[in-house]
Amino acid sequence: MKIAVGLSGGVDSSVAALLLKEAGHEVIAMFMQNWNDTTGTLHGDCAWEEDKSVAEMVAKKLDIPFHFVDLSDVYRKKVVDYMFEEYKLGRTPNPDVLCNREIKFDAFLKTALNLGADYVATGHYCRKESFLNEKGEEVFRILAGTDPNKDQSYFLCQLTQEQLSKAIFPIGHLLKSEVRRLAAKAGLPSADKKDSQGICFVGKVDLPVFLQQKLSIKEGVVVEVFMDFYSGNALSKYNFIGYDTVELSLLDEISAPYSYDLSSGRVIGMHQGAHFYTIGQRKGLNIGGHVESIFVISTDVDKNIIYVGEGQSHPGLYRKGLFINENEIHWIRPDLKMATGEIRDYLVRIRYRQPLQKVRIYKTENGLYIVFDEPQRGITPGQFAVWYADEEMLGSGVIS
RNA sequence: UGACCUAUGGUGUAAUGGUAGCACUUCAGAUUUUGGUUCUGUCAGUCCAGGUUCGAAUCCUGGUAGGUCAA
Repeated sequence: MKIAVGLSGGVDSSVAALLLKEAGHEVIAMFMQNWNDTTGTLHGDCAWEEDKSVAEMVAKKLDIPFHFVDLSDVYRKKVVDYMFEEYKLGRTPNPDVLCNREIKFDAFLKTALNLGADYVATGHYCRKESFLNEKGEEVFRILAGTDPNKDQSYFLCQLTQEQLSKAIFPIGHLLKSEVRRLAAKAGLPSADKKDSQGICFVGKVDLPVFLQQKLSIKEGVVVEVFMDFYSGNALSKYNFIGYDTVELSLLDEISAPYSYDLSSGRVIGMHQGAHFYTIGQRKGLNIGGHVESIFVISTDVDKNIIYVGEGQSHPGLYRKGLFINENEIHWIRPDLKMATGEIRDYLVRIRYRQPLQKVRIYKTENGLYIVFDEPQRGITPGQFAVWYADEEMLGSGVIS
């Protein structure tokens, strides 16, 4: 079996290659270059060149062939342009989810297959399993990584059965500490390399600066919304009921964001563009003088207004439910797809590393309503809600 | 134009005449393969000019600025 490993120069993909090699597979290393523009990036201009040389050293150490592929064009088109577009619309994208769907398990996968590989392996912390259905077809499952602290299944929430059929995750059953130890034991040059952070392949960026390449600065007002806005507000009362006591007729109301306007509060400052901010954000507002920090509770890119509230427990920060449009629902397990009218209890996370939350999901003809048992902080349009049954990731969708 | 009140880091506020402190913000680190969150650390101040006092943010005089009430 010939397996192409996406070797990034980090410790995880290095150990993935190591394990496959030790298992006796024919392994080839492939290093992707996806980004070479350092505009707006913080520290380290040409980080990828160093990563490449580490990856090359790892390949040499493991005695496997090393290939270099440049996917910058497709990355820019499928990931970076999507980012700009989403921010422009006032949503908060997740580039790394797209990077996996469009690059690692699409453009890169195809390149690998063209090089004669049967499978593609990555250093993600998640596990793949499969079983045969009654028709004798193989159905693939993604399970959370065994290391509870590193589970990266979330970033793979948009993969298809087709993509999964070609994927291998060699380190999903290991703890990070074990991966480090294996790397050290094998003498891999990446053993002590620091974990990567920030946008995958781009790195840590000063986001407002990065976005200013395409989005212009536009001064607008910051409006503080106070507690009294919520008293008597129908929405806030749902926060105190469990997910299993919701009436179907209330789903729309529960899952819709609060809507604010200038009369909802008081202008307390100015900002440089509503599209540079996201819900739940605390830093970068430049407004002091409050007893507690103020957080963004809503943005309006059309009117260019940012709404904020004081304190971690501000009601505007919490919502009981969310909605996913019919055309933005993705099932990793199409065989488990919900029919209109169906109701199921699952576990959901709305961001990477968030503990799974108890929910009840309602499928209607318009889309999917997710009602949480506990109100959730910072439900943000554009981000992905991902549903699980125990350890298995079943599907995902873009929050409206 | 008459009377009164107030003036402390970028912001909001503490300090019986005795080392100007806290919170927020900013910035920097740590955590995090998205945004964001969280944690730690840091910078920064007594409106101006005189006076009283061993010693003034504090008391006195004048100035400046803002506010309130009278008109």
